[in-house]
Amino acid sequence: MHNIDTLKRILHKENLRYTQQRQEVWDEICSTNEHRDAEDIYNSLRKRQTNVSRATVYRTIDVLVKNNLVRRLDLGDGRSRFENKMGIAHHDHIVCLDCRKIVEFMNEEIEEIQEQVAKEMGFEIVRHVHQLFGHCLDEKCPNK
Amino acid sequence: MHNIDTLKRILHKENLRYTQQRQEVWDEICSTNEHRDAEDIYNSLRKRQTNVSRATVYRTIDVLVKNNLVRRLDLGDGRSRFENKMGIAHHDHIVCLDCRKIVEFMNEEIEEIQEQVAKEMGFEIVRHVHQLFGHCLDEKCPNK
DNA sequence: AACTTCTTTGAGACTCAATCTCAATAGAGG
DNA sequence: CCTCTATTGAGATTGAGTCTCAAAGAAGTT
Repeated sequence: MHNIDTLKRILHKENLRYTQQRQEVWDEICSTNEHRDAEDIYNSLRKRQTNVSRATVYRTIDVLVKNNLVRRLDLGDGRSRFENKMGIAHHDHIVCLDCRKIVEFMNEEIEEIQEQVAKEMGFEIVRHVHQLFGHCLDEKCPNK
Repeated sequence: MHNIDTLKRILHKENLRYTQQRQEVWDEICSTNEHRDAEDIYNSLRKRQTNVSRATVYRTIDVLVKNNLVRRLDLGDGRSRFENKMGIAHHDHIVCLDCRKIVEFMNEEIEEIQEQVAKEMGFEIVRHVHQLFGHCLDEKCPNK
């Protein structure tokens, strides 16, 4: 699995040791494209008999986020969600207020204007947060 | 002060009573255009001998936010900031990662595209969060 | 393989913003 | 000014996330 090398590479770069627990957390995060919080990831690990402590889950995620393998998503509900970022193109999110579904979007034009606006206001952008909240028109969604 | 009427109106609408404490909190929020957190607002009240409990500050802010007199700003650092919204045009924020300065921006084109994008993806937008984080080019800012 | 050094781990204590509890206080209409 | 409720305040509680520290483990070194 090339994920082992990816992890080893960044741990080495950060002068951190390669451990079973860190590999488990990284594997777990790579296993889906959902947007899960730390507790979800911790529970998924336990469900498959892999005991990694909560503290280690948080600590490992921090390393992964810092090294751009994982993206932290803050939807304003008090807990961070995480998504695997390996080979994933940049995108932002639309969230359904009814069914909490999270959909990804990306618009090159917005990206450009936003860059332009920041420049005009004397800023050099490092990162941005762009989230749309509303109601999806899905039949299966409640409130329909 | 017409702010008294504004507050009375929404309290009445919500079947809540007009109280001295609620007025104090609303006055305090109206007194500046800074982006302060609940603790800042609580402390400002105490500094001018107005004792309103933390619980009441939080509870009152919730009512004000719900009724669009105040806007909640979540910059991802674990505490909400608030800004008076009375007669203030819609805008989003640029935050300097060095000096934490918060500047407002608004771009009609982005607003339109974003609406369009959501529509295409089968969503009806209710609200959005658009924040740019970067470095300002201000001389007085650290890291220059 | 055994030794050494230094990092990591896990369990639970702790933090901090925000919320909840509940007895005491106070609006507001009669 | 009385009654009926809503509100308030002090402090307890919650919950995500961080910290502590002794025990376990990685990775060189011999």
